[in-house]
Amino acid sequence: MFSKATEYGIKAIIYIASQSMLERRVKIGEVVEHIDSPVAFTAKIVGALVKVGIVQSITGPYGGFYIDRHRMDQIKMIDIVTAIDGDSIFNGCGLGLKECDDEQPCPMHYKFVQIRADLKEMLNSTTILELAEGLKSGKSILMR
Amino acid sequence: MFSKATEYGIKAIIYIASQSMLERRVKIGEVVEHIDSPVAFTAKIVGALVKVGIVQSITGPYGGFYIDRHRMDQIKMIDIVTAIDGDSIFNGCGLGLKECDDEQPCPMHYKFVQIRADLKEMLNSTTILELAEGLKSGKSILMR
DNA sequence: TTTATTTAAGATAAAATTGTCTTAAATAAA
DNA sequence: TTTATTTAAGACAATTTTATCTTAAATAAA
Repeated sequence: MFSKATEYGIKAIIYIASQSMLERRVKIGEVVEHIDSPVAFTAKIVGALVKVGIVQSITGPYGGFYIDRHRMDQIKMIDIVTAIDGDSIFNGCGLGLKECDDEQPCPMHYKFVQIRADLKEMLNSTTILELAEGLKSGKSILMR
Repeated sequence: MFSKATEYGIKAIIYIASQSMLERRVKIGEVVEHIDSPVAFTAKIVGALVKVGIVQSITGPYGGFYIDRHRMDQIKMIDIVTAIDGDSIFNGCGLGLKECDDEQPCPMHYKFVQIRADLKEMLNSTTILELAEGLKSGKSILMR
C-alpha cells in the first residue's frame, strides 16, 4: 500500500511523538531501535519531514528529534504520507491512466472512487497525537 | 496502489475479454496497442495468467489469447490481482509489521481494517464480464 | 516438409526504490 | 579552543521492479 519510506516515516513520527509527550528528545539511533528500520535510510526520511516542518531537530550533543507538543493534534497522517509519497495514492488512476475522471473513466474508475475517498478521509482525520497515545498506553506496538 | 504489472494485467484481461465477447482471438501486439503497455513485459504477465487458467492461448499462426465466454462472469478482479501481486494488499500490515492483528495491533491497524475489507469486497464482486461490457459499450476507456 | 507466425521461457538490461557510507555542519561540554 | 556528539547532505551500492532481447516450441498453411 505505502512505500517502505512512508512506512518508516510514519513509524518514526509516532515514536518521536510518543517521547515528545514525555518531554524527551530522541536520537535517530533510539528511533530505529524502537521501530526496527535501517538507520541511514530512516535518518534521510525523518530529515525530509524536518524540512517540511512536521518534525523539529537539534544538532550536536544533547540534540535529537522532537515534535512540538501543542501541534501534535494538528499534524495528520495525510501530511506525512503526502510529504514522502506524494498524493498519487489518492488522486492517481487505479489502472495508471494519465487522464481518468468521470468524463473519461477507466473501467474501474467508479469502483475506486469510494475506496480512495475513504482512505483519504481516514488519513485526514487521524492525528499523530492519537496514534502516539495508543502507543504510549500499550494499546499498539511498532515492532514485530 | 497496484504494481505496474497488475495494472497491465488488468487492462490486458479487460481488452481480451471484450474481444472474446465478439468471438475474436487477439495477438499480444493488438492487446498492447489498445492498452498502451510494453509488449514483452505485457506478454510475460498475460503468460502468467494463462498458466493460472484465467486466460487461454493458442500458439502459431491464427493463434492468440482469449477467454472462455461462459467463464467471464466467474473470473473476479481479485483473482487477477492475487495472481500477479499476491495477497499482501489485503492481508499485510499497513506499516509493514510481520505480526499485526487484533491481539498485537500496529497503531494504524483498526484504521486500515475497514478500508482493506472494502477493497477486497470490491475486487471480489467485480467480474471481468462487467468491465469488458463497460468497455465495449464505450462507457469506459483503457488508454490516455 | 518447409516456412511463417505466434506464444513460451529465460537471459539480459534499465530504472526505481531501498539502503549504506562518507564528509560536512552545528553545537555543547571540557 | 578543542573535542565529542549529533543531524544534514550527498555520493555510492544493493535490491527490486520494470522492460527488452533472444531463442525455443507450437502450429497452421503452402
